[in-house]
This record gives sequence, C-alpha cells and structure tokens, in this order.
Amino acid sequence: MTRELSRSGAGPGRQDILEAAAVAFTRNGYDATTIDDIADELRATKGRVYHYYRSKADIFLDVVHTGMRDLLAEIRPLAEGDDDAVGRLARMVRTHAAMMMTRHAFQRVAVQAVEMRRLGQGPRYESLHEIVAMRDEYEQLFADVVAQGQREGSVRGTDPRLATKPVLGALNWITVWYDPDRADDGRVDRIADEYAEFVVGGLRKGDR
Amino acid sequence: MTRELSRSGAGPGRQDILEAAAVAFTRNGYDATTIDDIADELRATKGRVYHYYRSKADIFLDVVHTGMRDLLAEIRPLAEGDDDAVGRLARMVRTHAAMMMTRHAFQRVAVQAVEMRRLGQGPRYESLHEIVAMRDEYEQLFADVVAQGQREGSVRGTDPRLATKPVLGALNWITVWYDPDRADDGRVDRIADEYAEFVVGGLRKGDR
DNA sequence: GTCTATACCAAGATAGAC
DNA sequence: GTCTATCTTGGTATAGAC
Repeated sequence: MTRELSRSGAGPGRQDILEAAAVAFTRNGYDATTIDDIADELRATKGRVYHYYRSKADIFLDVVHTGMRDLLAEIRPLAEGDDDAVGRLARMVRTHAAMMMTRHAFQRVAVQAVEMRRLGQGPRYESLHEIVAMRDEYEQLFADVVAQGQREGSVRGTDPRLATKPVLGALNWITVWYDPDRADDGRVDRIADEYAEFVVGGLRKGDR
Repeated sequence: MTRELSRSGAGPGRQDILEAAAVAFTRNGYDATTIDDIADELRATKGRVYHYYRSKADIFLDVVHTGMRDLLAEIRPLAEGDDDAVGRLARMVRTHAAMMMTRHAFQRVAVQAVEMRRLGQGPRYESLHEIVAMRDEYEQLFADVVAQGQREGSVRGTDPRLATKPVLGALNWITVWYDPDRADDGRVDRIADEYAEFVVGGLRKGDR
C-alpha cells in the first residue's frame, strides 16, 4: 500500500501533492497553511491528500527532506573537488544561490524548517533526524572548504564553523526576498555572481 | 482607558506583556504561541492579557514595532556620521549583530515578521504600514552607505540595493542560530567583529 | 485590574459512499 | 483512488464574577 512507500520523491500520486504543498507552504508558512489549501492547489479535496499522507507534519517533512536532499546533491560534488578552495567556495555559493531562486518553493520551505526550533516536539518522526543530519553535513561542507582555504593561505583565519554562519545566512535569506514571479532573464545569474563575489571577498585573506 | 494608549512601549502593564510575548513568540513562533503561553510566561491568565491588548495580532505587531524601533534608533546615528563609509559600515554591522544577540527575543520576533508575507491580510492595522516603512528606511540606510563608499572609491561597484541583501540576510540570520542561554563572556563582541570583517571584506574594492 | 467559565469557530483528521 | 460529510480538539476572544 502507498503508505509504506519510502519517503521523499517516491510514488506517483505523492509527487503532485508534494509540489502543491511546497507552493502552499511557501505562500503562508506551515501553520497558516491548511490541508484544504494544499488540496485547492492540487485542484482536489482533502480525501486525496489523506490517502497519501497521514498528517500535515508528514507532508511538510517530506517537502523539507526533498529540498535538502536536492540541494545537497548539487553542492556535495562541488565541495569535494580537488582544485583550490576559493574557487570551490565560489562555485558552491553560486550554486546554492541559484537553487534558492530556481527551486524557490521547496527551498523556502526547507529554510522555514531550519528556523523552527519546536520541530523537535510531537511524534517521533525519524525523518527529523535525517533532516538534522543533512543540515549538519551541509554546514560541514562549507566549514571544510574554509579550513582548506586557510591551509592554502587564501582564506583569513577564523573559526570555520563560525565563518559558515554569515555565509549560509546570506544565502538562505534569498528565499525571503526573492520573488520568482518577477523572473527576468539573466537575473538569477547576476544575483548568484554577486553573492559569490560577496562571500569570497568576506573570507579571503586581505592583502592590505 | 488603556486601550487608547499609543502603541509600542507605552503603558506600565503593557510593558510586562510585551516582554512575556517576545519570549513566547521567540520560543514557538507566532501561530504556535497561544495567549495562554504568554499568560504563563507572565505568571498570570488570559484575562490580564486581554485587558491590555485586543488581539494576539496586536501584541505581535507591538513586539515587532518595538524591536524595529530600537534597532533603528541604534543604527540611524551611525549611518549619518560624516566619516568614511567603510568605517561607518563596519560600526553599523557590528551594532546590528550585537543587537541580534543582546536583544534576542524582540529581534527574533521582528525578523519573523519580515519573513511573513501574509501579514498583509486581516484587519487594517495601521502599525503595519509603519513597520514596512521602518524596514524600508532601514535597508536604505545601508544602501546609502554602500553608495557613499562607491563614491569614495572604497567599495566595489554593484547595485547598492542588491548589495544590502546578503548583508542583512547574514545579520538577521543570527537570530536563528544564536542561543542567548549559552552566553559566554566576550562572545557577543567576538561574533560582532567577525561579521563586521566579513561584510566589509565582501563589499570593499579588492586591490588585487 | 485580574480572574474563571464559556461561547464559538477553524482546521486536522476520519468514515464511509461512490 | 477520490469524494462528501462529520467528528473532535484546541485556541481566540468574551462575559461577567470578584
């Protein structure tokens, strides 16, 4: 039965619901989004939604999981290259920034989840641990590149973990202000380049 | 009657409620916070809260308004100095960062509000326009300093409005990860300095 | 001015027809 | 597999005692 399918991206009927939910959650946030909102977005009714998902929290976690999995899939290979750290960092930033814009709905919901402290309560969702683990791995990818840059002498000395905070803050914040409906050709690339320049400048060792 | 007092910071009984509400909203977010949570934090009951405020939304907006007003009061004088732009920018960033930590509850709630798109609906709260106006003024303060730095030749060329996005994103994000309970002496200053260095580095014209 | 008790409603979730 | 109808709960807001 469908209930038993593995989370995230599996199942044909589920995918539609996931996308509708991402849009709905992006519009109004988790609490203010009703199951009817999701059903409306789907052009269906509650019955359909509850056939595939047991609860609103389940849907939400699946959206978040999908968003983080996709982001990690893009960034991990870039972080693991063996060229110079600053170049890798620039590509990671550019790609993360671009994802916040091109996959706006899923990424905005994922960012929402990071901000929720109270996600810890409620029933024991195993997918919650997975999400926290992905977030930690993600942050570590950036911290490692920073540390690598320090060894290479191209990045100024700071605690690498602390250094990731403004970087990821700047990047994640894109989901707050960016409006995908004002899509303007070339805009995504221009913004992504600006972020890359900003972050690299902020971490590079100044020669003055 | 108390109901007629001007919003934000006025009234003796109101101040207590405001502080309790800031703490409660910080803990669980707007929707998940109940009036009973606020009353518990106050060590009182609903009756007290509703004596001073007509609705939950009113309390929330007052917390947000207070947070933004205080932040603006700190930053505006720094932005208006007449020394070099990079120095002013560094002080603005340091101060903003410090406020996110030392006034964590109010500032976190204010950041929450910025992220809510749907605040626009519901009854016509006049204070909403004021809040939006404050946000815009705030962003403009940073954009002006960036533009000034470009005229002075110390800041690299970019759209000043776009340049403020990663800066304010990095700064506001502090409210998400910073935990005031792990207060450790000197931590606030160390973090604030790190942010100042990061932002200035990200915007300064590179001499390479 | 603060409390308790309660009206009222919105929304999550379920039952069962088709 | 999708629907409509309904149950149930939790939370905003109010009434009115003290």
